[in-house]
Amino acid sequence: MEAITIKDIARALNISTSTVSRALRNSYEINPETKKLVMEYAEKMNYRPNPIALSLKDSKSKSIGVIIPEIANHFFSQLINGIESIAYNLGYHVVIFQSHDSYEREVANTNYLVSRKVDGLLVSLASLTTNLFHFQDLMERGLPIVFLDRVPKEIETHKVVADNFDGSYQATSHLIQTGKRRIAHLTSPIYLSITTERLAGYRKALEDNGIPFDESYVRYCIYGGKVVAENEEAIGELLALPEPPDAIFTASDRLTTGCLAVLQKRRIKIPEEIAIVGFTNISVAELLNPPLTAVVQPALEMGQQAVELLIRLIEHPQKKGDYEIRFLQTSLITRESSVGKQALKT
Amino acid sequence: MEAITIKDIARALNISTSTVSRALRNSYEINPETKKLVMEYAEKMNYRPNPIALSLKDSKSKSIGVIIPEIANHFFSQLINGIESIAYNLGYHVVIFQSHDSYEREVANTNYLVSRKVDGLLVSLASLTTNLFHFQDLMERGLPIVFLDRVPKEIETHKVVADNFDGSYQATSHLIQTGKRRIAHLTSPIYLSITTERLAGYRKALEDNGIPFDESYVRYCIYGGKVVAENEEAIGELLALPEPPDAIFTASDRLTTGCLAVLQKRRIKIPEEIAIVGFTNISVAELLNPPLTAVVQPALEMGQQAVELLIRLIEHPQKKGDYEIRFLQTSLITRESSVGKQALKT
DNA sequence: TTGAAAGCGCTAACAC
DNA sequence: GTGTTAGCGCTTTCAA
Repeated sequence: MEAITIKDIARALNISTSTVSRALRNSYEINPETKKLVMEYAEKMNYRPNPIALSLKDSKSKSIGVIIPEIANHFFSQLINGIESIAYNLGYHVVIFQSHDSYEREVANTNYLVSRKVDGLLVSLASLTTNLFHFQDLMERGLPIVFLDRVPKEIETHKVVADNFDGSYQATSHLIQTGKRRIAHLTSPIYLSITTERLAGYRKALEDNGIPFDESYVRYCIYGGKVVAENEEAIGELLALPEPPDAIFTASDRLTTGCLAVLQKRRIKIPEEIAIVGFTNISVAELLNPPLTAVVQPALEMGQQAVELLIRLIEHPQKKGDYEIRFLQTSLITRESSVGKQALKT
Repeated sequence: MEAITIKDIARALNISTSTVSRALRNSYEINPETKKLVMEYAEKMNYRPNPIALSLKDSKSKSIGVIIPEIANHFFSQLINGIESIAYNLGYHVVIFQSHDSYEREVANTNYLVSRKVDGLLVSLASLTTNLFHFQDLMERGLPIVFLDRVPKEIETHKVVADNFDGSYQATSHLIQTGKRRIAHLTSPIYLSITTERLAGYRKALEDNGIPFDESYVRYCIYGGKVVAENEEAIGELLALPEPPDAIFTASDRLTTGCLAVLQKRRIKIPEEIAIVGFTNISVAELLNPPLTAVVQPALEMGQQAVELLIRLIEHPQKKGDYEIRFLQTSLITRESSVGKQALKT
């Protein structure tokens, strides 16, 4: 009842295993008759090569590892869908691991995937990762890695990111155009690429519109809003400012929903008292109360392009230094949380 | 720069590979000195055994395969978190695959995982799966499988499910208590266990309250609401009934959000004209417009219990027929979509 | 055109 | 206590 092997076929047909192997992999020098015989028998017995043996043999596995902060987040699960769809078509399997934003788990996952002989790695950095040696080391040893979304400045390889600067710039400009002036920014830890890029876009939009950048309107949430208290505290501080904000631009899913929850609890009217724009791919933005204005990333495409780059790297190793960074456009979807029902109708 | 092997250690220390192996795996008969030597050198060289070789050797991989319909769904991603947390602690790795509710992909994923020598399988059935041979076959060959959430009647093994009947019963009773009488049920394909269980609870609640069950109030969505048109059509049909429903009980995330979107589009007042209760773990139920009354499943615990059962099965193969089915309680969280703001305040 | 043999990394039965 | 050897499934020289 065990899986059939090349050996079984050889024995049954009274030929050698190497002949069977050649027949199966369509080698050039082989008697068509023998080949036919083998193929038919293999088909009949439903033979499947053992991928473990193959991996052991040549350290290739036709699989790629994905390391992301978490799955329970629409942006990342869309990313995965994009990754899977392409990988599947190109004959690669995808193995997913979550770092839960922990540096240790990111390292552990990386090691495991490497020992499992994945052919390449797709990574979105954990928010607590500052040391990149585990990736640098692998790259030097020749393992293809492509980063996406949360990418390291220090490592040279293909990268796929949303145009975070522009997305932020648009969101902030939009708030300014609707008459807001004291725009706060609730964001993730500062050492993430997405944080600095989004912050820069926010800042530039303010300055382009003659509003001075004020650091006290910016709050960094080290847990990215995953800890409720953190959200409450940050927003509490903002509201306690001498001139509390009249708008909040939130930088992630969790920060956005957390912010909405806190404002709702405090019975603050959105957008009249405080307008909200979120940098988020949350699926039900339309159904929220109020419907949420959002900067949406093309997560699916990001995933697709990243695997394509990775697989290209795997199959055609290229000279160093010839890497590309792809910026994908975000889109601002305007809803009531920033402009109100009345304004939206006109 | 390649990974160091047992052979390298043997050569360096001028001993045999088997001695190294013994030292490393703490075998009984070995000279403490030799052992120390080996251990230190291995440590120094950062030796890591090659799991591929181990798998090839004894067809064990210390990893378990998970096959679920999709990741981009809060219920399933919470399930995965539960699974991962426990598996990680017990030294197992988790490999996740999505069936996208397709029978073919479920079979393909299963085959792949098996060929990769996972030690066991955790499965939530695709909605389009009716033939279970791929699982039955594996079980007969001795592969441990535990089903969760969407489970097959025909296969005897451990199963972990929410108490779907009771959850539905509660939801429906709740709607009846708030004065609704024409309660529709929007649900998934009929051959899923969750569908029949939830339908039964709904039906029983109606009958216990003297309301006759009316098949025309039940709509089965073959794509589970993933296709927007399907939702719209189903709800359109319900609204076109001579006596349109005054409440809708929706059986899944997608069906719930889809239903809300359609009602909102048609400017139907919730809950005054139609009340909504969803069987859903959606994370932002509180923030929806209106806040959503939901039957919530203990997804995390379900995942945890399922892996525990699976790993127990892997490590202590047991006699057939001694399987358990665990029912975990759901909780009904009442919000405005079923009772309205006024009623909720009192 | 085919077969024999070695090797990928590791373990274990069997010698010594 | 340690070394030798075979074998997990497969590919690939090297010979014939």
